[in-house]
Amino acid sequence: MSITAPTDAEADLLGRTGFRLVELGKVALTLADAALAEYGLTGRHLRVLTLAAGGVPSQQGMSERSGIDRTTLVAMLDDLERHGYVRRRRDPADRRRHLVELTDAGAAVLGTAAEVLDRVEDDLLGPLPAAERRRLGRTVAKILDDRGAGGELPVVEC
Amino acid sequence: MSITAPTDAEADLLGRTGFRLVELGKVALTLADAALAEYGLTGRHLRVLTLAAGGVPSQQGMSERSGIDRTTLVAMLDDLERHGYVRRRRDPADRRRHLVELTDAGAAVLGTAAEVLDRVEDDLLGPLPAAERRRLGRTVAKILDDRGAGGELPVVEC
DNA sequence: TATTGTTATACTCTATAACTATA
DNA sequence: TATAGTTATAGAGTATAACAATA
Repeated sequence: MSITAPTDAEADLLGRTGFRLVELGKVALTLADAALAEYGLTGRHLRVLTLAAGGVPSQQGMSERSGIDRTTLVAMLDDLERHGYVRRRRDPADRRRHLVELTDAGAAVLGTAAEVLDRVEDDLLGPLPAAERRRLGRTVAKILDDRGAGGELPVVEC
Repeated sequence: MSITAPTDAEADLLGRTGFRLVELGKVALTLADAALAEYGLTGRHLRVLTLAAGGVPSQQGMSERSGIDRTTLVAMLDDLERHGYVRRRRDPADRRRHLVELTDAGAAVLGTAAEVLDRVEDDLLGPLPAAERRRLGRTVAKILDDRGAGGELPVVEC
């Protein structure tokens, strides 16, 4: 038994590395979403935007690669298109498909978002000594790589 | 500018420590929820259960301490009560209030849950060298403590 | 017949407002 | 009048099923 008495149950839970990792993930996402909001983006939108930039053309392909449901993608691409970040065109070679193309504004906002995320990460991890911060990055990458098939795609979703 | 070309945007995002921390948090929660499911619990239920065990008696108090909305708490306590883990009693001193008491079954499941979470954490972090695993725990705790007011309560919610 | 994108629908989670009973 | 718990309702976010166009 890992806890000594019921009254210590709260401290036991809150003190767990696993619990703290969940907390930290939420904080990281909350900070990122808040910082990206002024550009009409969330972390999830940004993920989709990088897919459009990375040369995954069809919506089906983007869905398979990211794990985001293809019906969910429709609304997200609507958002991105409304902000002028992407453009949908019928694929002349297969008129069922949409080619999702990054606009100039989309490319620009990707650069901006990278800077925004740099600042968010500095805010979150800046207080750490540089060596500890690098070590954290390596450790976290290692844990995820151990689990993921190829380590390239997200383990859960998005 | 942090990215060299639009086509590298995906690798840039996925390779960020911030992004990986979000991923890792999701993985940790997914594993915990899956392992706890057989006891009718989620991580969030477990958080509420530890509050009942920790001597926070009224639902209002539990809400304030955990950041979980008091209306959300109602349904969660219904779940816990249905599983026989807690019992609600009118406070004789203030008949508006409910005293939320841990049952024997609730105390038992808390012990079991602690073991379950130990296993989940071993599954997730076991592949790391012991020293690196300890260091990760300390680093993550430090980051959260730097942000939280007292460091005792969750920074975001639950 | 299968695939792509879309829409309609439903389900989960959470939050807001309103209600009751007590103080 | 204020507070504790509850219920009703609505809003995100996401998933499932059905549909139209195309292969």
